[in-house]
Amino acid sequence: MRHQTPVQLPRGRPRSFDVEAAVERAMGVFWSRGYHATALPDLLRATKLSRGSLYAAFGDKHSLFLRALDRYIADALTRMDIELDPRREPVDGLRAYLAGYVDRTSGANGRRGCLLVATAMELAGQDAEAGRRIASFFKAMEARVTDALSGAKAAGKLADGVEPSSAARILVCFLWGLRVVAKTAPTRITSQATVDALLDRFIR
Amino acid sequence: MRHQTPVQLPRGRPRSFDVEAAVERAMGVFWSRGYHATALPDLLRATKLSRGSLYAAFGDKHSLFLRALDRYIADALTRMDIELDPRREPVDGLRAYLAGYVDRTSGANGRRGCLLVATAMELAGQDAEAGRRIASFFKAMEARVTDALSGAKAAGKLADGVEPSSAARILVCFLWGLRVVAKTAPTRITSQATVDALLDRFIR
DNA sequence: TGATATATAGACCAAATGGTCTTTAATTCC
DNA sequence: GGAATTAAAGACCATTTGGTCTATATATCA
Repeated sequence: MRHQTPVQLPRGRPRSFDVEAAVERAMGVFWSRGYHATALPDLLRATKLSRGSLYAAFGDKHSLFLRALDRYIADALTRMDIELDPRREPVDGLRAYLAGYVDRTSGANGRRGCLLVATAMELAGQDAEAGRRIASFFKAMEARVTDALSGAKAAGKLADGVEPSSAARILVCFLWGLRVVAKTAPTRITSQATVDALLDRFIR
Repeated sequence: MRHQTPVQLPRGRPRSFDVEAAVERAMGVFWSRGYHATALPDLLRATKLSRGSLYAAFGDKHSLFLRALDRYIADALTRMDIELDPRREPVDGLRAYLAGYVDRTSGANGRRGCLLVATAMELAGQDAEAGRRIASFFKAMEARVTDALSGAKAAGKLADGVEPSSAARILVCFLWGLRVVAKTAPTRITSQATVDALLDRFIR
């Protein structure tokens, strides 16, 4: 039984902007331009906040970036959890998951890139906080794909000799590479064909 | 028969530093830090040039960057041409080529990253000159891998149903993804195992 | 020797950087 | 109404940015 610390209602004018919406808008800017190329005025324009409000709410540019990155990661994990839901046919789940990648890696979507891959390349080496997040997301992604492949194996859907954990590692590398290649804006046809050809090697 | 335009020897003090060596040193900095995070003093320190000399020789930061990128690309293509030499056993060539990637994507080497992948993510969207170079390198890399796989197919070394051009596209994506994952500094064992597992799916 | 050309060091510059602070207006609770 | 809290606008700040320019020394050729 815990003492109920009296929840002190703030007395003055309440916060009038949506913090999460601001994070999301900031995320959009970092996503399109990268960390270093994003200047403060870009963030102010996107969030429609004043300098004062932004610094009061987030501390500094770097902290805001980390929050945006966390948001991006949370979105990605949520999507994976839906698409790779273990109650689903595992192969269907994998196909749905990969279909999302085809979408995100062709044409203009592809050009926009991926905040995680961009951050991995731009900051993971120098910025420990960012590096930790990249590594942990990578592990989480790999684990989910491994689970999905294990499910497929149990259902007898994997090709002979395919081992879920190493296949998952391959798939994850491949998908991150797709994000890089996507910067050259390949057609949807091409992306789709590449993904299909890979899956053909692993799925029976 | 051409008129021999009289090669006008420069009259004054000759250039006393090695331009290509300077490009190489600059390349190292861009490689480790990325374009935006590299400040002019970093480049002066690395090249041991004065501001004046650097601007006289290269114009501006962006031009120097493009020269460094071109150098990186030339090095990469040279390496590929050696490792994937068509006079070699095609599968041996592929294995040698992939062995190089294992080396460059584990431990500290991996952490350092890849100037091409970093540039793709940081600049390809905004900087047309850089974007062109990325796209053209990507095509060149894909073409060479396709040739190697065609050779392997002719020698009956490809697994059933593997088509050289789509397999090449997969391999290229995978390798670029390895460069991203490398930022989390995986062990050599892990990188090697992943590469081997992928190759097992394509090589008979 | 004199003309030519280059290198270095560093002063210098305007613009942009991330970040702080003050002022004023707004909005809530008591 | 009054205290409390927040937001917006923008002045302000030191530092850093990429880039130019000058002064001086040095090296080459004719």
